Amino acid sequence: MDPAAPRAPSLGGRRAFILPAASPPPMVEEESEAAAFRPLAVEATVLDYWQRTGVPARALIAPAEGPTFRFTEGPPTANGPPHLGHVITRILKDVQLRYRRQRGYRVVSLQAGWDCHGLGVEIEIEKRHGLRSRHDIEGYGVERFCAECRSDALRVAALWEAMSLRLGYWLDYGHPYRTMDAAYVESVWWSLRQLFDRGLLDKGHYVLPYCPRCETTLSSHEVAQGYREATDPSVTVVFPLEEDRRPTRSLLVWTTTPWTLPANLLVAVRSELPYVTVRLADGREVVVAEAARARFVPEDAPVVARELGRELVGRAYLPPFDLPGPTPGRRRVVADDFVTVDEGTGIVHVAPSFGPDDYRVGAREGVGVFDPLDSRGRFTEQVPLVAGRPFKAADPILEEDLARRGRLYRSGTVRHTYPFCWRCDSALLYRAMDSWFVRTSRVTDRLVRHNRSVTWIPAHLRDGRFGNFLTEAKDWALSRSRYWGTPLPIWLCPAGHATCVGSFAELAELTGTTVGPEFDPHRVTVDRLQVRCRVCGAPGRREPYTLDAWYDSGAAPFAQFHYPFEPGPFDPSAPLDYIAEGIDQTRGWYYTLLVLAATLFDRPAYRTCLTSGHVLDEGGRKMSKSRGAAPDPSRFLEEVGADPARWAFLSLDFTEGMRITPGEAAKAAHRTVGTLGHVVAFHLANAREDRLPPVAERPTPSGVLDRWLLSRLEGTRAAIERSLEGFDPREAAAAVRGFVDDLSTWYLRRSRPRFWGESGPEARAEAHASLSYTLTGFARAIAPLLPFVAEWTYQEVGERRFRDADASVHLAGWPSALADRDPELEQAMERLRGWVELGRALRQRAGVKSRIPLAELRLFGEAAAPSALGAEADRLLADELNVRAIVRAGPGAEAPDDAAWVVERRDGRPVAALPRTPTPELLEEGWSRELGRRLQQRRKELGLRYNEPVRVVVSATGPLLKALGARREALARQVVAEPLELTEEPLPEGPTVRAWEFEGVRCAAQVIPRAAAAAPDRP
RNA sequence: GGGCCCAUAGCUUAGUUUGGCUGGAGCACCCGGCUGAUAACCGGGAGGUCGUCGGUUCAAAUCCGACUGGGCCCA
Repeated sequence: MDPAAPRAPSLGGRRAFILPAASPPPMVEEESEAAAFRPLAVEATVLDYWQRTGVPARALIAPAEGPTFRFTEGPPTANGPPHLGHVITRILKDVQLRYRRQRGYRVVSLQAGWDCHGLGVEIEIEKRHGLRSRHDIEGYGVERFCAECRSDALRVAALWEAMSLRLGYWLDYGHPYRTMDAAYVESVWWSLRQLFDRGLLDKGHYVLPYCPRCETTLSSHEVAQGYREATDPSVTVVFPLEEDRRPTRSLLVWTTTPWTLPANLLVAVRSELPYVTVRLADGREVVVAEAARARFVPEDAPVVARELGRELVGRAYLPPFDLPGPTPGRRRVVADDFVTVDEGTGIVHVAPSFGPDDYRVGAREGVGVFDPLDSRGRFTEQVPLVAGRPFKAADPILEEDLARRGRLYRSGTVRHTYPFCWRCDSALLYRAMDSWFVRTSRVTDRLVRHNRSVTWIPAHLRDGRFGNFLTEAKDWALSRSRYWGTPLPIWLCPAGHATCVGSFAELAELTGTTVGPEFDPHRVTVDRLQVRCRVCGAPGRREPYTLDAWYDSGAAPFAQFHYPFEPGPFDPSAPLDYIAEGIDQTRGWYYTLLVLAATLFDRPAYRTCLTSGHVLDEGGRKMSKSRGAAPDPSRFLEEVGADPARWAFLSLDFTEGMRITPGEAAKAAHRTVGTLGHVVAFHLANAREDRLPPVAERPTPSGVLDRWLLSRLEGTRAAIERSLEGFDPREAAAAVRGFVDDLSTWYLRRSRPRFWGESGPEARAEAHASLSYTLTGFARAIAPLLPFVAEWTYQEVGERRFRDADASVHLAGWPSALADRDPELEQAMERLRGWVELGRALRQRAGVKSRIPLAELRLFGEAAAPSALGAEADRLLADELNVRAIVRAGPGAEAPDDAAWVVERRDGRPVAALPRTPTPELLEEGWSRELGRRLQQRRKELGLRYNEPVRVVVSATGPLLKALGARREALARQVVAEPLELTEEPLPEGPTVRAWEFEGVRCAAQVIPRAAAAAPDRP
């Protein structure tokens, strides 16, 4: 492979897309069916189009010109399939990347990436073969084991890829970077050599978190991921003082880890703290810090002595277990400031091998360490009582032994947070171990300084959670005693000199071998090599460690390009412009990126960091595999669709914890995504019916509704642009929601007569042009957010027919101004809609349904003032409220007589007035409309096409009959009745007959579909 | 023990940066209307101690302090 050669992006091999299994066939059967919007069917059509024509690969090709936008995909750990919590960050990444691509940025890089190394992958393979220890793995064969790790990482990556594609997250999945690839490893080695040469990488012996199952140390940021509530023993033990002036006196010592007692080498007190000796009922005497007395001894037990901690120092005591350890015999009391009285007795048992403070104190006092556990955390023969038992399992046995010997003072349990292995869930222990460290504590100031220049979303993370963590940064324990990882490229010669190898060429040189293209830089291969010491020339052995996999991913921005071994777009001086991940990465990738950027390049790693909260389960708790309730995102996507899922997440405040279920997601999405889809479907039905061509040129309509729509469209486009320029899509989502609402519930509702041609062909053409232009423009502006619906709209409305890649909305670029804004017009429309609400409220108070026309709505004062909408304002208002006229009263005019009118007053002055009753003629028209509506309802129930003729018989009497007679022709036309018969005779009861009563008059009607042979078109 | 975030109607939430109209909206509920795109839509109703307490102010959901509850992180 020659990674420097230009290569076409691709979305991967086998199955680039997964088509929804149980959804309707992609293409609509006939044109009239397009009137329905079904998200899953639309997405199937769009996925098929993308796959057929290669749209995504085209969209991913970086333009030759154009500003650079730096991005790196945070590589998912390939040890398990994605869960719902991973969906949100992939949406957030995709939205921003689509936007930048549409704007013509050269995005560096759109490579997919997979974090292939590490314990997580190893554990999967161990489970598969029932391997329970490192010994088992070595028996199984390290080479075979690693080969399986490699193929499993690829298997899992494929699952992620499929989910991502279904979601519409476009990356170059065909050329991913993988942390296990030789080129990647070489870049990692290069970086380690840099750190080594700067003295930031060295070996130490420290107390570290250790997983007895994985048989390796962990880093503090790994431990941070595994704290959990747990129940542990809470025991108080007596340590008898030897040769004391009070012969029966004992020290009281409290611990939650009885298993560490065999390793006890010292006891620590605090010098300046007062201690008391009290006599118990049975005559024994115990020493305890005065401040802890109430918690440990009965209130009435008399105090027989008082002394300060320093007076106890140097006293000898009998250890809890008399073992032939490295320092048998006497133990003594020492003083140290780490002792507190917050929970214990103020007298602390010190086991130097099992605690950081213990280790420090033990080293100072020169007592060494005593670690009676093997690498799997089991007791060795050094403690015969519990030999062979896992450390925690020894607790009850040790406790029982103490009790038998009268050393147990009190026993119980305590609930507290305790660290567990974040990968395999075993209880961790702290123990003194050898490890290689990145000395991050020496560069804290750099980490803090560079972090200050990062734009965090949400902003509080900078100085809050993340900033705080940086100031406390501890040295990074980098090495793991494992198999499947980047081998630590450090060799020790017999004299103890360390040689760090920074490239394959150097490795060849120092080993005297050749490193060919087939070289696989993993344990089995590398462990065989002997490297000549750079200092003394003696052959050395490799330090048998692999790297913390978080180091691999932190190296991604440069290692993905095989920097510095190949030319590429990586610029050591340029941070990434944008990354987006979940909040858990503050201790993971965010941190390791920053550490490597600061130590290698002395700059921040990223300029903007968008962070999502956790996806929570229905109980509002963090989703986790262990709790079981982590929905499969692929199923979720099939259930609700990708765009609805995207919309559901984008509508939430994703910076906080998010509770989401498929049902709620679909509901949340329907309001906007569904409504938009139906508007498009409505438009298509009209356009096809009337054979109106799509409109791509900006129209210049005269009508206020159209001018208003275009102004709103541009406002929405600008809001999306502003929002995405600022990397935070929340404002964009709100703007889209508002626009779709206006489009559907005001523009379309008020424009319907025009679309039906009731206002003449010119008005229809104007409305069509406005809506056609608006929908295609809007499709381009929402393409980053809703790539499927945008594509479908763009194709369908623009009559592009899903034919070729050139026609894709995702190649159409970002729209510049779509129209001129007219804020005055938008405000006037806002006010007008206010008067509509007022008019409706008046109708309600008058008790006159909207169907029955009223003579006029009279407006006063401000409401009567001329509007920027001009004369059309009155028509909109009159139509919406079904009144014959809008009458604007002059200044200072009074409202008409209250008996015949309902009047809305504000501050005592009239605003609007409506007659209480219709005129007889208007009432009759209302009846006719009512009947028309009910007949239409019947037609709908019978499932008739809108133009299918029927025979209608209406039975009515008196004034109703007369009124209907006068309007018979219009009514017949309305309901496509051929003929419409009126009769005074009552109709017989039957399944085709419906009887109604409205406004005190009775009426019945029968609707009979005519033979199928009837004319297909409207007369 | 420490840090960060959150708390508004049964549920989801806008408003909090920069104090100021009667705290908006959606879902669900009740009443009514409308309906040849829509699981729609429109009007009205009911539902809020804006977590609690205190402070600042002419004025606090908004600013300050304490507390309670929840989430996440650290020890």
